Amino acid sequence: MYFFTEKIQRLKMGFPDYIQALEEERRKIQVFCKELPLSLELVTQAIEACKQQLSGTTSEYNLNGQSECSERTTSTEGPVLEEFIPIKKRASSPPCCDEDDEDNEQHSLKQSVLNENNDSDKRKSDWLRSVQLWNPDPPAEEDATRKVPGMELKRSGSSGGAFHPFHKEERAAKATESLCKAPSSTRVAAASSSAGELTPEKNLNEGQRKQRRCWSQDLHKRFLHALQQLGGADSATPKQIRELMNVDGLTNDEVKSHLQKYRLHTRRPSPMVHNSSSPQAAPFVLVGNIFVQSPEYAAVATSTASREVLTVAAPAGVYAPVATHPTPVSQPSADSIKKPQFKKFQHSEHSNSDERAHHSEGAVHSNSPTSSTSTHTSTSPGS
DNA sequence: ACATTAATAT
DNA sequence: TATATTAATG
Repeated sequence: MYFFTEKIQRLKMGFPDYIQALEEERRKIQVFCKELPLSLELVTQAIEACKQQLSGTTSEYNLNGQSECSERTTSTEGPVLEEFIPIKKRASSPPCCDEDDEDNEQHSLKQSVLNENNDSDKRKSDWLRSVQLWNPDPPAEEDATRKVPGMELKRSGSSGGAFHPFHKEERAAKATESLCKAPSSTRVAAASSSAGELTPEKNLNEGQRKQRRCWSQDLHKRFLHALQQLGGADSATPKQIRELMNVDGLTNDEVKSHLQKYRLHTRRPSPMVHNSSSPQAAPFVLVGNIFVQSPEYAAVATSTASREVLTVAAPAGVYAPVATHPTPVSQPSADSIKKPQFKKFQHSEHSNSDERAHHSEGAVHSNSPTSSTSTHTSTSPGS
């Protein structure tokens, strides 16, 4: 979360306040203690650490002498992962996992900081921002204006317009339906009962193009969650995702499309970076005076299966990549998910563009270690 | 039948 | 330009 703003925090608010902030953070996380056990732990420890500094010897909190920005989140090597697990992005929406939704007043602060050395981050947030575009009022607790996305934009805003949901006087018949449902409750509850209102509204007017599906934050969140459970965008299939999301109106195509976009954006946000020297890129962050695996990273890492994780060589060896296993979050039933078998990338071989640009690393593609997939042949297409 | 990619529309 | 939808292809 705000790990890398930590310094700033300390500077600007001072320990006491910082601690307070931490505590608040902890409260927020507490809700997700099941899913973010580590985070909770981290924050707690951080608090302790700070307190100690405060009370006793201000001894050494200066362990960061060397590293500055840990925001190098985007490294060439960790393509997708860090990519989407923006540890901050808070500015707009927390797409990463369903767990983070604490936003604070630090925005501006972060903003400025980020601006300094984060372009890649910008990119990330970029398209995410768009996502939130659909639903500009997500966690806003109050704000009763829970507008139904059916007709608000009518305002001829003209300006950024970017997208008009369904303006135009098309066939107004369009039942606003649940295309964009307000994220009233991020709970998965709705999902629980598949029998609930699974109304497959076969709306009439099937002549024209489908109404654009707006990917609200909630929706996207679910998307990510599902993705996570399925072990990453590369191994998840639209269908599976859809099932996991358990959103009634959602169609396969829509998920597919979204997935496409997601992959597109995650794949190569920016050709730059490089940073191979500083370990910052590593999934470990410094909290208080201990090193830990970044929660966000962990969150994804665990689910995404190791694959890319194992490549991180711990500098000191102190903290080895704990390839902790996928924390069994709450799998649907283990029935719909089928082992992610790595897909063969089928790039276009022709190309004259980048392509071999990144092989880098030498090393290892170790694909396999994880799990015991082994013989798994999935025969039985049944066809 | 399903998944991925490309094209197209908004 | 970016994102969603539709078509095409593996």
